Amino acid sequence: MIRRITLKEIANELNVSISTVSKSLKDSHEIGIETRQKIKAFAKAHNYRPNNIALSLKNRKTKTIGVIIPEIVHHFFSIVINSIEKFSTENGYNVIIAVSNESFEKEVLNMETLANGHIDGIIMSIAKETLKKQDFHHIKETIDLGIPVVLFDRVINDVKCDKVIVNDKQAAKEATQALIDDKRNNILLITSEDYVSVGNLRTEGYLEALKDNDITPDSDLIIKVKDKKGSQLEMSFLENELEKVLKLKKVDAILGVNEIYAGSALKVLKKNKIKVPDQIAIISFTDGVISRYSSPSLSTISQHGEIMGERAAKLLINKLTGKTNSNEHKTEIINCSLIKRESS
Amino acid sequence: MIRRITLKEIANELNVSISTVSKSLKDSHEIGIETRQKIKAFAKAHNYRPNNIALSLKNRKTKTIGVIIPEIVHHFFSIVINSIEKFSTENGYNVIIAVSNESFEKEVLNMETLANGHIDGIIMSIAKETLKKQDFHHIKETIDLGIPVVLFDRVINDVKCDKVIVNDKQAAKEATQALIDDKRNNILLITSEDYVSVGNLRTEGYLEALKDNDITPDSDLIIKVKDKKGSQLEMSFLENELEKVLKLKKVDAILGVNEIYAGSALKVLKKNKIKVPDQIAIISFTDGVISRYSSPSLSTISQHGEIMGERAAKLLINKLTGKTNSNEHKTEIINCSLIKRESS
DNA sequence: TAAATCAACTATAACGTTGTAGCTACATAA
DNA sequence: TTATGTAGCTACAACGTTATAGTTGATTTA
Repeated sequence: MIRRITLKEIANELNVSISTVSKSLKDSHEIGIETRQKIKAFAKAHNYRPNNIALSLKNRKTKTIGVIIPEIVHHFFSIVINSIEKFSTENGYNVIIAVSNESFEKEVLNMETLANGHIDGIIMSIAKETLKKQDFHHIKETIDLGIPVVLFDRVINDVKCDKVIVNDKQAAKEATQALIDDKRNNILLITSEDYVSVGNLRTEGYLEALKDNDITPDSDLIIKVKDKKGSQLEMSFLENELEKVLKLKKVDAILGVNEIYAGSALKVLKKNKIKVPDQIAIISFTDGVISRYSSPSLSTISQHGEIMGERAAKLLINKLTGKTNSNEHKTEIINCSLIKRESS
Repeated sequence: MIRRITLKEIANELNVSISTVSKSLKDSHEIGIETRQKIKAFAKAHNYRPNNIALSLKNRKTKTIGVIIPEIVHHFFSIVINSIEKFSTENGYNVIIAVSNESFEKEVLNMETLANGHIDGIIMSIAKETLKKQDFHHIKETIDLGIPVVLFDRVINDVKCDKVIVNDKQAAKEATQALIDDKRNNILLITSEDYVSVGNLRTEGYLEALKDNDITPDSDLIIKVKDKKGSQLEMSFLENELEKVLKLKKVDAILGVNEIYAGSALKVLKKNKIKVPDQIAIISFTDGVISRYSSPSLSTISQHGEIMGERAAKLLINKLTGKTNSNEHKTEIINCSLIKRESS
């Protein structure tokens, strides 16, 4: 085991001062060219690397970004992380990941750990439980400490920071309209519980499209999937509800606010020998792997996770490097796009 | 913006020395109980938090683990990360993520950044390109610096460190045997190129099962999917090859070394109106979301990513905390299990 | 020839901690 | 009375770095 050499050790070896070594390695003209070269050669030979922790302490900068997400085994979030990681690395930043698991408590804990630790700023998407509780003190406190925060996808209004969101409402409206244009007026919506901001917005878009076309919304045609920790329960709830509705009501289209819901719905339809898209068309949010590999493949609304991640990282890094003023806050809106596949 | 208070500031405010503050907050009996309480109260009121970077510098420990993976938008790897993150957090460690994108160069770069930076140890799965090149100097150098490394899934022999692998060969053999037991003797294998260790082992298992049952392997029945950066090309290659084989040869079962291959194969079979599993059965590796939501759902061999992640993290943390000797290296083998679904 | 200039370096403080050693005033023991 | 002990504190060094402010000794300038 070879411990990393330090400036001090180089200084001792070459009988110069630490300052001389530091300056030589920075190619300072204060130091004579011969000494400089000797020191640089020695440092190279001994594979000198500056100690980043010491630098962090001195500069009060860690060059690291913390990311807090509700889940990691999730197509959309993993795309966003990937994109954050890519953009950050390109700009000399590392990425620390923390997962809240949709839990308020864990989110607060994560936030505190990150805020006391090795990060310069935070990118996050808020946990469902936090949205339900409406308690955002941890986010505000972090911002008060001068740590910039960027929220993405699941955001809230009453926090002063940069945000990246998707035009959820509009996208849901357009998808619903596309179904209506296809002469489908009995559109079932599968959505999440009300406190989830994005689910809510998508529901609004759906309702607005119905209204525009003078279709009276039928509350039986809106399934709000109850959150259960442990997705098995959640899914069997959805499947039961869906089967119930299919027996009671005429349904000729389904809009799912995510691909898990849509994928599960597809399974139920198949089990009941209902033809997709002939009898029932499906459009879902989240352009993930389920949509692509199911059959028929699902038409989806892509939230462009890559763009979201990149924008979020860019907003944060601009704050960190002082390119943007720390009191001005932007909200970037990314346009979803409908990807037509076999299910509609 | 309220900057975090430091020991020095507390000391100045209360007219005591920094040492007194430090000791009081650690409840040292060297300091009188009154002073101690006064200081603790003050610190609490001002929400004092020790500066972790200063501590890292002093203790030469960052309490952070670096993870280098080939991809993050990938069911198996995201499960493993999730599990690493969970176990690490529970044990007081943060997790930094770096993605190699299957590239040797990026892997080396990631490794260097991590090794110079804010981490105590590394957990990694090796990039395909690195496996192809057989150049592992970066891993060895990191270990030489005294930074413990744990390899998982894609590992190599000639590096002295802890490893966590899956009994790939045995699992492939058993899956093949299951297909043979189901009276299917014309089993098509879809695998990756030879240098990918796990693909190789799975191919070996397949061949061994054939041999055990006196079936002569047919090289036409082995498709080696060429790696192309950008998976579209990769998939259309696979689809073309598969259609070719289906025309030429009798095939009554398919074994895929991952669920993307199997999922793509399923699509081709459907397109050609071949019934699964009646005409062709499918078993795949990677128990991901594709397998569950495709129809018919795919029988898969689960690699138990959760267990892998946890084991890897445990091995690393044991090294970091000195619970295990730094010169002794374990290789843990996790047993895969075959999950039967509709495709076989 | 004394003062100013300059090249080439060194010393010091600081970032925020902690552990060890040291100091002071007072109480106790011999 | 003098040594010993001890409670309660402080000083200092160190972790590895860098920026600022010195310190030399030699050379140039008036």
